[in-house]
Amino acid sequence: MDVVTGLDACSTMEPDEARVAATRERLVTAGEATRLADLFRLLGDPTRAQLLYALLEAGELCVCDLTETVEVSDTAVSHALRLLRTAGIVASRRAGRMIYYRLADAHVRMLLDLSREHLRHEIVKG
Amino acid sequence: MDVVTGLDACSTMEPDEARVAATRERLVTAGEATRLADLFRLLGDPTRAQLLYALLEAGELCVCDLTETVEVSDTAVSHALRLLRTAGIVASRRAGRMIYYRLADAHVRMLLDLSREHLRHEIVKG
DNA sequence: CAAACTCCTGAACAGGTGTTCAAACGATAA
DNA sequence: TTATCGTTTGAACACCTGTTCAGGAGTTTG
Repeated sequence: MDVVTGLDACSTMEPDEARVAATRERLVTAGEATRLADLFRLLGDPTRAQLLYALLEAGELCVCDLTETVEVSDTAVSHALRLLRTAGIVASRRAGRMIYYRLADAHVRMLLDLSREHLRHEIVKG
Repeated sequence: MDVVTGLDACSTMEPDEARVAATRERLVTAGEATRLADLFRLLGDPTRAQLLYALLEAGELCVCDLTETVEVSDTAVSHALRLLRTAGIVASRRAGRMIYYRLADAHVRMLLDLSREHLRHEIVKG
């Protein structure tokens, strides 16, 4: 649409048009941005975040352990885990009648670690 | 609440209780998890993600440039930028009658970069 | 001054999201 | 087999969220 034909608004400025055009090439596409937003949105819930950080520390936990760690019902935990599992963020393993969950991706591990660092530095800055 | 008194559910298993307790100490608190989720939720919207990645590449852009880059109304962009500005993720600078936005935090820059890498590796893996 | 331009704000509406509830699945134990 | 445990599922509900719309700041130009 406008990504190709555009450049009609802001017609009073020429110096920045080149920069906008150059940015578009290196830019993530709308589709990529949507998928990135999907990833972030999955981490953007208190329950899911707590689950993920619990798994980051413990390595592997069953649902009942996770339900104890986070303060929500087992049903809510299960729903949360389903979203994370479908997205490939966590993986599960059955042992008897319990199911153990773990983080499935090294990048996500780094992401969680980096974000926690960001938060704690922010607090220092006040 | 249960974080202190708990340990009553899952009473049939003793071996994992120690691990759960140990995890709780190193774990992010519920408050930290909420703040981390707040951060992720802010990145978890296609419009805001596109804006942030545009700023990641361009360094600094005014609202009209951002409106051109992303395919939404200037009003939606303004609303999105307000959330990001309030959270300290972007910073603004006035020059004449336009306002230039930029990423305000190095950690967020790394976060965006790492996430983009994650996505592109995921695609490779299929 | 008024007009044009860039950007912001508030209210309102449609759509998505997380929780709870009731029920059911698969696996072990009696 | 039946009972119980651990976990999952689907529907229903209240809640939050992002967009649009109409209007208004603040700034430069005529």
